[in-house]
Amino acid sequence: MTTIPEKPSLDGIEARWSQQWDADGTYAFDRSATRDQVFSIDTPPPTVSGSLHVGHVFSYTHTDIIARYQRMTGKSVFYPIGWDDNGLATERRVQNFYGVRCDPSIAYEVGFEPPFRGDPPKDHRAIAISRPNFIELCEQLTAQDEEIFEAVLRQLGLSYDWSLLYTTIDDHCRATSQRAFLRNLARGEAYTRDAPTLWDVDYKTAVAQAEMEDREIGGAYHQIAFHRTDGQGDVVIDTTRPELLPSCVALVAHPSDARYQALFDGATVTTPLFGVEVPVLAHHLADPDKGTGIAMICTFGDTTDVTWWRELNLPSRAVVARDGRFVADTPWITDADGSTRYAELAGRSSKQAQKQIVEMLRTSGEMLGEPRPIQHPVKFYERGERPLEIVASRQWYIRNGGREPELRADLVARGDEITWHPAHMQHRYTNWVEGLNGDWLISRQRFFGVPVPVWYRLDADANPDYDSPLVPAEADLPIDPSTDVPAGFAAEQRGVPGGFVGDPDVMDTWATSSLTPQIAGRWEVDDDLFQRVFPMDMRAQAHDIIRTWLFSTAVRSHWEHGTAPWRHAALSGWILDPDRKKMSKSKGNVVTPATLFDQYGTDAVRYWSGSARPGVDTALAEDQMKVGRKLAMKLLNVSKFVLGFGEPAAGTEVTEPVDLSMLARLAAVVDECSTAFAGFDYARSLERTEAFFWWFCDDYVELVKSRAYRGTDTGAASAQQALRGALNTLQRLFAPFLPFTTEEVWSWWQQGSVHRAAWPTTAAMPNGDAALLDVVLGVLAHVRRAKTEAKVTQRAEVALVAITAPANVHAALQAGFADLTEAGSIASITVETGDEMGVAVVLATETVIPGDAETLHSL
RNA sequence: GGGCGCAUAGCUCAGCUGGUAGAGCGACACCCUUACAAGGUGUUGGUCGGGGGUUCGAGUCCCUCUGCGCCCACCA
Repeated sequence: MTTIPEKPSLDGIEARWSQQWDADGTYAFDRSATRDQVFSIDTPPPTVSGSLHVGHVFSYTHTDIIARYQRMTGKSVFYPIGWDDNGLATERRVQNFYGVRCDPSIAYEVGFEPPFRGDPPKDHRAIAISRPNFIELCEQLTAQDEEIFEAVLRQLGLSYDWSLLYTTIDDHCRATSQRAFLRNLARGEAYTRDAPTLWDVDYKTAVAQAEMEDREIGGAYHQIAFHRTDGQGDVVIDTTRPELLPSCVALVAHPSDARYQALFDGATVTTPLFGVEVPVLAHHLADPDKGTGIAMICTFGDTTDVTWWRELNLPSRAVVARDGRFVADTPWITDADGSTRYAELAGRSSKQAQKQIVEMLRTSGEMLGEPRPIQHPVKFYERGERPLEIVASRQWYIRNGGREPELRADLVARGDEITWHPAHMQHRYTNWVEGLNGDWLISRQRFFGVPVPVWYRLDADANPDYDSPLVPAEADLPIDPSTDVPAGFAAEQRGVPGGFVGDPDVMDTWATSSLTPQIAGRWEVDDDLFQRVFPMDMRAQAHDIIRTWLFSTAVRSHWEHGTAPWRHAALSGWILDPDRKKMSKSKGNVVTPATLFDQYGTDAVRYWSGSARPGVDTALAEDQMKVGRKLAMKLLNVSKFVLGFGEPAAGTEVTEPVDLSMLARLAAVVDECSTAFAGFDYARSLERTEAFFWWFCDDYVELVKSRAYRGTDTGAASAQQALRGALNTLQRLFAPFLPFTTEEVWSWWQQGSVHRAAWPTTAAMPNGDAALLDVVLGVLAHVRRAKTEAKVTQRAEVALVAITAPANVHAALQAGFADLTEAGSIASITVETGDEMGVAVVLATETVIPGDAETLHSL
């Protein structure tokens, strides 16, 4: 037992106790525990591409609160953390930080030094470096960022078992990710296909449906005339993308549209400017009310074009290349003028090409009127800067129900195996799964990621055989097909006819992070561990990534294990600006976690997080943190006060009805908190504990402190024992929320960590009359009010308190008389029987004038 | 267009299975009271978004309208 400080303080307790917990292994997972004694948590590995913000602090605290509660109930808590460092986010950060870009065609340079380390000047043009050099920089920078992340999360007091740390690019994660992929491949759940895909022209990679978002941007309708080949005039269409005119493959109208009926019998038109002959077709997706009711189909302007192209068996005439620029070769344009015109477009970006085409149309007179500007939603990659294009390319997919109704239904049903907190979050999951319109595209044409672990045989003409990829043995994972060689081949055979070639792509980050339960549980590496933690008890995450992380994890678990990955999903809300708008970036940069920790203390910030209901979007409220700090300070001070009485003699019992009443109320709180926590409603537990705590400090302690001071008689001992019992329970009830403060005060009088102490139960708590204190303290409130209204100190003497009360509460009042007289400095108390409760207070300093209502304070 | 959530005191929110409106913050007044002045005591403040219904009784259940937010779809 350490000594109680003269002036208790919160300063420095974070560093002190973090260090102690680390040294003691306070949060180490005990893997000897059987599955039913384990509580396993699947935590979000934060993306290491910037800094942790207040939103992380918020949601990570919620998980930690539950972890700490579970640990105190005796569970062995499996609570790992990882860093999500692979992927595009890291690449982008590396590019910006060092002023470089990756060019796989460049050779490795030994001892390469980047031109900058942070903040390259704005006019700096990124220098091209080899893929291995680029990956080295990624590894350097993420290692550096991860140290900062770890420091912040430790300061936040998250009770991770740091020995379980993983990073999504490390060997174990790459092996796990590749193993899961190969299993998917072997069972036919992963497949490769050459097809139109959403494509970001800046990052030059395919992206998945889940990573796409709409943005409202400016555009314009252009009315353009196509010419009927039968000489019967023009067909006018409306388009926002006139630059795709050279890739037009058909016109389309609704089958029932009377205006175009005559054209459905095999009529053809020629495209303006380029003179390409295309058919006029009917399809139900054409909307008669849009534009002129007839549209041009291009390969590809949008996803509807893809549908039309597929369902109407149209040719492919792509003009936008993977870098977003117009291709050079357009063999389908045979018209001489058309070819000349197109030659001017080759190599241009979409935007430039549009400008030029519009100019050409004006000149040729084939545009009717001027463009009509509109604002319309356009699809963007969520991290991208230019609209997505649709480009045909070979990609890897994992079946996720987007193309198979039965599978979709199975995955929706997996949602029923999970208990959602709050329950309505399941709708978002169901809604997303039912709205899928394609399989999960997992390959990315990027560099810092887990390689797709396959090779392809090359035929005599060096064409890859994509239908039967060569796969590595699981024991050899992780592999990199660009440097490793498939079994049965020699390194010299790479890229030569009859030899092999490695798949050039990496998998998307989600393809790895969808395996966090398998990664953390060391699936197929440590079967004993995996059996003890999987399926996990709980997944914690924010609700905005239900469609990505939560769903993709469910897909992988469905295929590999035939089960939902967890029993509970706990969804946190978002952090909003104090004005309740979504937290802006600039704001987030100002209010960093470190600033808040320094200003209010970690426990105060955790208090704010812990008071937010699960799943509820919450405003950043610094005044709540002030309240949290006040609470922590109060806990220090009241602990000091109670412990200052010293330890009562062995065998001391709580005997006074007033003390038993307080304990009875506390018991009710304990039960409520336990029930709330069992339902993952940590916020209710905090609220109840806090409400009791302030009542305890302000009312109960004030009522009994004089008696407790008295020393060693039965009444004093009863008060001291009750105070200590309540304090012990309160420190444990607060422990999940205020881990540093509670550990500090616990250390003043207890052995071991409060975070390893048992969660309070009511079994051994004495029975008392909870209502008794309501009556007694009701009287005290009147006395206080009288003094306040008389503008005298609360220590002022009271000559008489005359109580009128129903007979059935007289006993309760009597039980409190002794404490009341001392707490209120009351000379005399009288009780009369009456139907209603009434309290009259006569201050000693007042001259009592009979009939003077001013001095009587009644109910 | 489909789905979900929210609407309670000036502000932030609680009010779980229907039983006479709650907390904190703020504001105001008072008190240097020996655990705590980064404290304490008290006061003020709401026809629970509008309308209708069920019920002895509705903030709470049902219908409807309005406003706000989020997700999804559409986006020639």
